[in-house]
Amino acid sequence: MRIGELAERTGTSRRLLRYYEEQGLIIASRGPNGYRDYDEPTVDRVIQVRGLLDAGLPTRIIKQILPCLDKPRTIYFPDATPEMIATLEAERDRMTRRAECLLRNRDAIGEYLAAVREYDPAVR
Amino acid sequence: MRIGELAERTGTSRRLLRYYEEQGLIIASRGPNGYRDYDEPTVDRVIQVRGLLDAGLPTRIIKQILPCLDKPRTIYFPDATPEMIATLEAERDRMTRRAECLLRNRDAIGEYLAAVREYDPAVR
DNA sequence: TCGAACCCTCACATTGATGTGAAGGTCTAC
DNA sequence: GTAGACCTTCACATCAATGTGAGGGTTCGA
Repeated sequence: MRIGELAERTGTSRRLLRYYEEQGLIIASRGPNGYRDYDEPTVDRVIQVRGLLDAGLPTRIIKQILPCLDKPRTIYFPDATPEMIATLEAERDRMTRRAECLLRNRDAIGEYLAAVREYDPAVR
Repeated sequence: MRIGELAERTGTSRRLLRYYEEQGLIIASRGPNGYRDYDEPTVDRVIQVRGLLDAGLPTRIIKQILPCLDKPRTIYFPDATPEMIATLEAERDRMTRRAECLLRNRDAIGEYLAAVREYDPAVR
């Protein structure tokens, strides 16, 4: 598919799709006219990239962890250098802390909302 | 305490502490000489702000949700407008999705690491 | 009283994720 | 063949979170 369709299906601007490609997060083959040509799995990949970006990860990190996240579990060991492993472990731990922080504060918001509703049931 | 001590205790640059104040995330009283003067709870607040920022929330949102997160559960209802409630609900849901995305991908990284270790136990 | 180590404000620089638009090539339908 | 809707690259703009430094005041200990 071309960039317009991918943009529409992922809710992402064309500009950003080109940016993600520039950052090595997605790849596109090119037609004889120079147009980008995306395959079907790219849709999911873009959605995943968006999710990770929204979760606060920079493209630099996303690029590093993406190879581990491919669906058909095709683990690529050749490039599993010790540095890579260490990076992944560190990032995994950071993600855990991030998620905990989010959930903790989310729960606090939930408690607040519950208290407000009890105080004034008209709110909702 | 003054800004230097707060910076050291929270691992945050003075510049950023002033920025957070400018954004309304923390408050400081002023000494007669104009120096900022922080109280003890500000330490925790700064750490919490850092956590939320790291989790990907913008200062704009953090500022909105902070009042709900105060420790002594002092719920302030006066400003609980319907818009505010809606914002909080939306943000709470976004935080849930963010956390889910993080945990999902974190687990994928974990699986990858486990697979790598099985393949080559020398890696740790 | 002097220097070191603080503090202040102001302002410009940078980085990453984006938006926007210009200048131009391609494809399709009429 | 021409218009409209695509696509290309390039470049400049913006926004939030930061860094950095200038120019200047305050505090404190030797």
